[in-house]
Amino acid sequence: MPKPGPRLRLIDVAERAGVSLATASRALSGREGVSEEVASRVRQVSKELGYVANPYARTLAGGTSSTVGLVVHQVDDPYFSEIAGGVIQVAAEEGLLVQICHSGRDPDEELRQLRHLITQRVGIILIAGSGYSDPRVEAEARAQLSEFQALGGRVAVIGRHALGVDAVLPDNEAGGRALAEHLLELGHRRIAVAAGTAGLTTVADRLAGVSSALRQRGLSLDTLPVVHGDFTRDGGRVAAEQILRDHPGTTAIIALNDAMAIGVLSTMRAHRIPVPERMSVVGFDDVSVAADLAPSLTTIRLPMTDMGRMALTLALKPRSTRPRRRSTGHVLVVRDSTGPTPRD
Amino acid sequence: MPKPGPRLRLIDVAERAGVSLATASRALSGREGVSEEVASRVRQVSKELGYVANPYARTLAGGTSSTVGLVVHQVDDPYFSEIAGGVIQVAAEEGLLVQICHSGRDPDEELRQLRHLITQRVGIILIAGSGYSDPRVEAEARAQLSEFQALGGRVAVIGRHALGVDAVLPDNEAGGRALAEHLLELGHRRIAVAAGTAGLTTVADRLAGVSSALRQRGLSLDTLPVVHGDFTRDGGRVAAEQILRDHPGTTAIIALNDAMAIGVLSTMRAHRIPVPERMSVVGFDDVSVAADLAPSLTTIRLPMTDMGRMALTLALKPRSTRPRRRSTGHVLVVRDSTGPTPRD
DNA sequence: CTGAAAGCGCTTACAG
DNA sequence: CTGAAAGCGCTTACAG
Repeated sequence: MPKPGPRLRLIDVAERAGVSLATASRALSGREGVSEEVASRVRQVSKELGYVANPYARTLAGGTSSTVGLVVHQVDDPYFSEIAGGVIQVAAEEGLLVQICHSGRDPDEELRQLRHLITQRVGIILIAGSGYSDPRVEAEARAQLSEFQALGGRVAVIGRHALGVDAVLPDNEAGGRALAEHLLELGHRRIAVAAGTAGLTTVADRLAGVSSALRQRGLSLDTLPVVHGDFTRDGGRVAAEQILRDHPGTTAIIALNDAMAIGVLSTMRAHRIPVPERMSVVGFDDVSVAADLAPSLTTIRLPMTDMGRMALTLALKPRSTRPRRRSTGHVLVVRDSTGPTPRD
Repeated sequence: MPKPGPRLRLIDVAERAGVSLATASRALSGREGVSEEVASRVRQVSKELGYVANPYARTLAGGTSSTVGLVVHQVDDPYFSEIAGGVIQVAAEEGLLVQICHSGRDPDEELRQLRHLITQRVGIILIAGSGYSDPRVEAEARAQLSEFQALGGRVAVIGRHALGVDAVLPDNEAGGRALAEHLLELGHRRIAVAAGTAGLTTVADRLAGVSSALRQRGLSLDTLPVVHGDFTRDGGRVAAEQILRDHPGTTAIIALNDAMAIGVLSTMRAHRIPVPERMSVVGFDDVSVAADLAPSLTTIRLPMTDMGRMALTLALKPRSTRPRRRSTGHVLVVRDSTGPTPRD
C-alpha cells in the first residue's frame, strides 16, 4: 500500500514521470491535449507514489471547489440523517467534502446558511427538506441560487419545487392519496390530520393528496379537522391532544410525517387508547424505527438514502438547459397501526 | 445586512482601510503586532463590506486547514447523528467545515478514512465510536494520529481510550453497573446480555460494569449467557432469538446499546412475550426514540449532542502536554420496559 | 501534444 | 508597528 507522506506534490509526480507540471496536471485531471501514452505514464507514477492533490490549491487555482454544502432542516432527525448518509456515500466515491448546515426550519436561518456557503465558495449546494409557502422566502433563495449558478456553482434540491433547479421530488401528493385511500377502504370516515407547520410546501402537497382521495369518495377535506403543529414528535403530541379534545369521534389520524406519527402514538398510549382497535394512525417517510414502534407504523416509504444519492448525482452532471426532475416513487407500507373502523 | 458579493478579497478590505495586505491579514486573524487602533478600523471595514476570507487560500498559505474530519461508525445511526449534530453546531459557531466519513465498524476501513483525511490536509480529526480490542488496529491508528499531530493537526476522540489523544469518555462501565444493579434490585437473577461485537472496547467496558455489579452480589458474569452480535437492531434480534432458544428461563435482557434493545423488543413482540411482565429489557445510550418505543425503554442516558460539542471544543484548544479526558456522566432512565421478576 | 509563466487569495518571515 | 515580497500547490491561458 502506498504511503503518501504528507508533502508529496504534483511537481514531484511530474519530475518522476519526466514531464512538466502542466502536463502532469492535465493528465491527472483527464483533460484533453495529452497523448494517451504520456497520460497513462503520469497516472501510473501518481498511483505508485500515492499522490493525492491538495484540494485547497486545486480550488484556489481552478475556481471550482470540491466541497458540497448540504442544507437540512434538522441534522439529527432520521429523515435528514438518512438523506445525509446517501449524500456522504456519493461524496466519498467522488472524493468530495461534505459540509452540513442546519436551518432548524427557520427560513431566515436557511437564507443565512445559503449565503454563507456561497461566500465560502463551495462548488455544490444541496438543499433537503420542504420549501416554504411564503413566496418572499422562496424568491430570495431562488435569487441566491441563480447567482451562485451563474458563477459556476451546481445546485440540486430534495423536496422543493419552486427553486428552478434540479430537483429530487418525493411523491408527496401521491403518498398522501395512498394513505387516505387506505383508511377509507378500511371504513374510516372520521379522519383527522396532524399536519406540520402551515407554511411548508410538503405539508400542502401531502394534504392535497389526502384531499384528492377524499374527493373521489364524495368527501371533502374541509369538513375534517386539520391541526397544524411542528413537524416533529412534540408537534404530533400537541396535535393529537387537540384532536382528542375537540374531535372525540375521530377513528383515524393521518400524521404527515413519521416524527409526528410517533408523537401521536405516544399520546394514544398516554390516554390508553388502543391502536388500531380504537384509533388507526398513519405516518409518512418510513424512517427506520417506524417498523419498531408498537404498534409498528403504517406509513409511506420514501427512499431517503437514495434521494441523497440522487441529488448529489444530479448536481454532478453538467448543467442542463432546463431543470431536471426526478420523482422518487413511493410505497404504502401497511403495518399494525391501522385497522378497520371500530363499530360501537 | 451586508451583501458580500462573491469576489471581495482581503486586498479590497486593506485598500478601503488604508493599510497594506499584511496588516489587514494580521488585524483580522487577531495576530500580534498591530496597533489596536488600526486593527479595529480594519475589522470595522471588513464587517461593513461583509468580507469573508477564502478558506482555500487561507489554508494553502497558512498550512492550517479549517476543515474538521469526523469519522463515525455509522452515519445514519441516531447515536452518531446526534453526536454529529453537536459537532456541526460548534463548527458552525467557529466557521469550520465538517467532513463526515463512515467506517461501517470496519477497522481497516477506518484506517483508510483516517489516511484519507490526513492526506486531504484537514486541520482537525474527530473519531467517534468504540475502539477495537485488537491492539494492531489501535496501534496503527495511534501511529497515524501522532504523525498527524506532529504536523500540527489536532485530534479528539469520543469513546476511545487507547489512542493517546484528547478524549470524551462516556461512562460505559458505570452505566453498565447501574443497569445491572437496577435489574438486581428488581429481583432478577436469570439475566442475559445481548452484547455487540466482541472486538469492541465499548462492549467490553459496559460488560465490565455489569460484571462488577454482579460480583458485588456474589454473582458472576461467567455463569450468565452473553450473546455477541452486531451492535445494531438486527444484531439485537439475532441475539434475542438465541437467548430465548438456549436460555428459556431468562427474565431480563441487558442490551448493550439502544439499537440492540430495539431489536430485542421487536423479537419479544414477535414471540408475544410481554415486556416487562415476562421479560425486562434495558438498553444503553438513550437515543431519542427510546422514550417512544412500546414499552418505553429503560436505558442509560448519554449526552450525545454534548459529547460532539465537547470533542470539537477540546480539539480547538491548544494542545496540552498530556491528553485531556472528559467524562460524560450518565443517568439511569427508568421507563416501562423493566419491572419486578415474574413469579411463576 | 507539451512547457514556461502567470495567477488564484491568502499568510508569514524578512526588512525597516 | 507596518509594508514589500515570497511562497503555499495547483490550473489554465498563452506560446510553441
